[in-house]
Amino acid sequence: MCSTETIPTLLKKVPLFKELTDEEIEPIVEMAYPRQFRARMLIFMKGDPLDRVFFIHSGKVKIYKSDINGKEQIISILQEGDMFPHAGFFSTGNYQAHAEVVEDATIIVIPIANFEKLLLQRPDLCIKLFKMMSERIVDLQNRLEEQILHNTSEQILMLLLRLAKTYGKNRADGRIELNTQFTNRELANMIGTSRETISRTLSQLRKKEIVELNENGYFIIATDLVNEELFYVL
Amino acid sequence: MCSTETIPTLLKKVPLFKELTDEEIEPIVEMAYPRQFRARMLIFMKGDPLDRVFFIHSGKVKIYKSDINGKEQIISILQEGDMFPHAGFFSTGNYQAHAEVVEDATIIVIPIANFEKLLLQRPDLCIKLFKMMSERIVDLQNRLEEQILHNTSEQILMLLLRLAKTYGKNRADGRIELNTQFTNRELANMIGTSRETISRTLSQLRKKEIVELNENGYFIIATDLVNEELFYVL
DNA sequence: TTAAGATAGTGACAATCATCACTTTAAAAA
DNA sequence: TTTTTAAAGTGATGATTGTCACTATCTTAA
Repeated sequence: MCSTETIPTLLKKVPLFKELTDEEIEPIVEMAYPRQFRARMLIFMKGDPLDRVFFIHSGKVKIYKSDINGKEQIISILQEGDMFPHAGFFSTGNYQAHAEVVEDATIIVIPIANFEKLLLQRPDLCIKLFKMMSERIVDLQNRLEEQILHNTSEQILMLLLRLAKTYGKNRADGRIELNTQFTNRELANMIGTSRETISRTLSQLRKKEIVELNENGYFIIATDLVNEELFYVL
Repeated sequence: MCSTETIPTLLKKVPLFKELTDEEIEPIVEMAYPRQFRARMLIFMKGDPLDRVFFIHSGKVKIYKSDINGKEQIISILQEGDMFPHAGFFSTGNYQAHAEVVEDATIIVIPIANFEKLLLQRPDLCIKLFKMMSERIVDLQNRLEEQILHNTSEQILMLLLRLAKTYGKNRADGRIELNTQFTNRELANMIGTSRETISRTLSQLRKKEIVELNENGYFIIATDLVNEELFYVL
């Protein structure tokens, strides 16, 4: 377990609190406590009362829903610096999905009542939170658009591009390297298709040299071949 | 055109400002101006700089995206009291979709810079806006789940249930009356299916007596037959 | 190093749903 | 009213993609 002294350091990794001075961060430290989670642990389940806000200091967390048949929808894979949930402040409610640790994690926890009080005193944090929530809304709307206006192979390519924004890095040759490995099953569960379709589509994309697999198994995406509007490559 | 005197009255129809006193609403009146729109007019297009926030006093507005082939995704149909957009505050950006008037509308416009200034001075409005954005996030996540975990006929039933929350009214017999007419094409464009499939599925639902059409063409949904988790009726 | 378990690739087949074509019905305009 | 236009219903067909079955490959633990 981390000692209380390290909390300011932990908090400063989180974008929401990053630019704060030691003085400003002090009241937040008061209300925050760190927790260690091992892989496969559940942080909360869908339907649990929404009483705490979490900030990931290290490790990875999967936010997902599942239906009665065990079919799974991965909403997001969160990592260092990410906050969750993104909704539910100032109204008693419940978590809307399950949160499961996928890689051992150190997570800073703040009771939501304290977090709300803090927000009321700090317009700067409100602004940041508004921005974060806006980004989330825009992201969700884009994902919905992908689901509704595009066919499966387009969805897969758009998923890779979207993941690349978070987990990828731009290379000197203009292509993007997606350096976090997801299994085909995970990719499938993000867009509601089957692992077989992911497998087949990815090998098509490789034949067309839009996607490459490097020696470490990372995706290399030739973004220059991908026109976001037209997808003339498909 | 409305005269300036009526703006407070107009503003009080909007949930965000509903509970304000005359005194509190005064500075908002200063920065707001009403505009009349006729059906089929575009309020803004996707990509336009996001510089104003709109509040619907009367009429209906369709928020939608479309792809190069003309295929349309209806994001929402907004009505009296609704605000749009729901995202993009405190960051220069663009509108993410088109906004088109579908029924002649009176809309109150506030320049976003003024709106942001107002928020900074009014924690009560911040709280309300946080709640509204949270609701939007939860709604979008649910719609994404519908798209990913459910088949088309389930999606259609869930769409009707979702629309019923906004446009429907509960009847004495426990069923829900959906009293805003959408065409099959519009319903199809909300979930990314074809009008033919909507037509066929609705008649199946009618055969199973889950959905009824009353004399005015409104849907009557037998919600007691619909278990949200199981959909054993399908 | 071997064995066990997970992940990936791929063919065959079936189910679902979009599309096309056409009819019917309803609504709006002349 | 009649005419015109839009919306809805429905069968036939084909494309897409999910599912099943099996093999191959890779990973991890014994």
